[in-house]
Amino acid sequence: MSTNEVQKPRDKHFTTILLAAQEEFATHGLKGTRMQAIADRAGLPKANVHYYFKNKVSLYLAVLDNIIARWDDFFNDVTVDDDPAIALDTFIREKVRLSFENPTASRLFANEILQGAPYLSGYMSEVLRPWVNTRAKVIAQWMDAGKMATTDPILLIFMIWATTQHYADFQAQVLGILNLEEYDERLIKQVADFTSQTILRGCGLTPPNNATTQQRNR
Amino acid sequence: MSTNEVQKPRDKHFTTILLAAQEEFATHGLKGTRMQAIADRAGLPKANVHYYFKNKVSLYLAVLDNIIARWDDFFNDVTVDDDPAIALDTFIREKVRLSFENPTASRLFANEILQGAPYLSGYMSEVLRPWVNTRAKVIAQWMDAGKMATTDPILLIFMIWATTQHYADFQAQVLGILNLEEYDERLIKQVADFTSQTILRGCGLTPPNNATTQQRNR
DNA sequence: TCAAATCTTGACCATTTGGACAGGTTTTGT
DNA sequence: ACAAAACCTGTCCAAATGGTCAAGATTTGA
Repeated sequence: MSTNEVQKPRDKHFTTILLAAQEEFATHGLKGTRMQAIADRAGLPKANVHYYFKNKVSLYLAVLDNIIARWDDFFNDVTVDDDPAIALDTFIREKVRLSFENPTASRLFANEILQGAPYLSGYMSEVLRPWVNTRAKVIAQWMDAGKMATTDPILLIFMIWATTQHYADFQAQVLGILNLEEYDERLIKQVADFTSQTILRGCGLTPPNNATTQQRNR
Repeated sequence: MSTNEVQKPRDKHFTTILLAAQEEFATHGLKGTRMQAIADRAGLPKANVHYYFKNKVSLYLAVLDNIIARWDDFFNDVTVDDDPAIALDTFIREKVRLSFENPTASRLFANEILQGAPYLSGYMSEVLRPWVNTRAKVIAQWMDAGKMATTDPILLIFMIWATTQHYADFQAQVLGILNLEEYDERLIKQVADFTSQTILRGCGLTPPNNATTQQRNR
């Protein structure tokens, strides 16, 4: 599941190709992506791309590999003793930031899942499921301690993923509806505030006071 | 943007192809889908598919056309005089149901948006944006009337879309994490209850009492 | 310095893919 | 009954696509 290409500092092209491929795969999926398109985007002849990556699938795997690591970091070292309001608020805000600042990664992931996660089923059951289960356990402890309303912790995690990644995956729709050309700081802040406040309140928590007064669009 | 094929009752094949194409496009996107795959799924020779649809793009458009209509129906005829708790609860539950029962439609839509909505930019600005804006206006009136907490109505709509469609678009991930083979009634109910309760509470509303006691997974 | 290792690339190839089409079959209207 | 319209499909083709290769350029290490 990991690449066997050497990591010599010489091949800056390696990174260039990886980046270009990420972009292409994120918008067109595995089947839909053309090697020529990746080569063009990387500014290299197609044959050179094949020098670094044996074939399309191995390049796809390399891209996935390269992205997956830093995904839900921020929520890793959370414990029962933490304040759920602060922990969840931080988690949500970090996810929102990531979604706006690195949408390609999210889209690539979305594309893979849409196709039934054929190349991520291993990662799903061996990495993601345990991760979710341990996080859910902490949340459940908060609930048992009466620190927040009792609901399903796993569905709560799904909700946070869904709402935050929505702004990366459905960027075209969001921009179209808001009639904007591109995302701006104001919107990021607004989304972060709204999402954190609404979800926390939905969990019976009082949002920490790091948000300016909530205001309506337009 | 609409098909010019005749609608004679004879061509049941027309529908068969449309269905098969919907499935293929939903998982592989426009570029990633092969006409042969559609033909195979429909159980027809490829040439027959081309008899009904001029080419791949026109078939793709026909599929989009066929799906888009019935999307956010349930929230259409809502007014200031309605009870926001009931209106939103109904909307959310209907979206959840649709997501579980007709995931392909949602996935097709997701795929199109992921690629930047190249064939839906018109729909986005001419249909969806006005729809969202009028709905948002009603929600804003509820807020002004003090019936619910004041936040951004558009972001609220995004949140409902995101959380509900998540279960269609990311089915593979959800099933993988819950370690299930397929969706079942129990989960649908659970998701509907959780989503409605959490979002309503997040808006300062009291969820209507159509939910069994909230319980945790497993 | 110079040979080995690494990198670059144009040209090429086999396969896949979207699509055309002609000739046949079935259905429809009269 | 029979011609016209609608439908079906095997066969074919040009273009696109993933991938190879050999020959040359550049870098590296001793």
